[in-house]
Amino acid sequence: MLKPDNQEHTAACAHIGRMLARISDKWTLLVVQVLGRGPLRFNALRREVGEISQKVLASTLRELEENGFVSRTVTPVTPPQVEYALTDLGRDFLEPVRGLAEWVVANSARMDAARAAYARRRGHG
Amino acid sequence: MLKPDNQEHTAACAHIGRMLARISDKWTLLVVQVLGRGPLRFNALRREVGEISQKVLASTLRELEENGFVSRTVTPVTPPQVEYALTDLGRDFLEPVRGLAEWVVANSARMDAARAAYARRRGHG
DNA sequence: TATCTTGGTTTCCAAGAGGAACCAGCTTAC
DNA sequence: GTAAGCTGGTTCCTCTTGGAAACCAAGATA
Repeated sequence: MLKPDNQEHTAACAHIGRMLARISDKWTLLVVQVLGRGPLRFNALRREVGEISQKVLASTLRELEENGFVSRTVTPVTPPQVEYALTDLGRDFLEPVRGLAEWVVANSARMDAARAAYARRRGHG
Repeated sequence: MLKPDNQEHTAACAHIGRMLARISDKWTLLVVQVLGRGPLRFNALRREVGEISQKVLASTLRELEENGFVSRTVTPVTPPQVEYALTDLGRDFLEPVRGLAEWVVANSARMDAARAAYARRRGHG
């Protein structure tokens, strides 16, 4: 049994944890970031994202739709046309995501250096 | 074959993607966020993070160490004592991660509302 | 002697991710 | 007229990953 203070603290952290877990799987952040450049159709999005499989892109998009980050607009022409775009919530979310992406771009050299140093330590450790 | 412009563009995105993928698994961001409050030993960290298994926490920490975000300090006493702490790089990384966490805290109501709306649409759709 | 501690690793099983094939509904090519 | 191809998926199968639980060393404690 935890003290009330700790309980509150832990509950808040668990909440952050759940939300963070909901958005930080392998592809979600990347998809949000790509859609931040503009709406895209399924296969165009897939090409932009890179090596994602259809199945995983579909489920990632469904989850993003469920969380209210992206909208899915079907135009019943032939061939079918399904456009994915960020919602207001998704665009707001883009701000911290871009912060993350920019940090990654700015610091990838440091990350690579750290990996190299680790490999050296491990290599002749 | 892509045009040079696109190739450059795609290469940069792939790079962001790789880096983003490296840090955005289920637990990494959360562990970084928790360690941002101060160094912790393995089991203390595990209790703070919540429902993570030992195996996954161990591998998450190894990867964070590999990327240069956390340091691992072993004190050879008995029982063994292993302290994990953010490095300079990890502390720098904390800034965008906190941005994300704060956004999540500030907008969790909107996320929940979107989920509820989606469930309603699906419920009697 | 038996048990508890710490920080893991190993084992086993279920869940998830990925590749490939398939599908519908229409268009184009041969 | 029939075969192939486009779209946006779904289904099937496999392989990797995640999680629970057991095990481990090396001492402290009872």
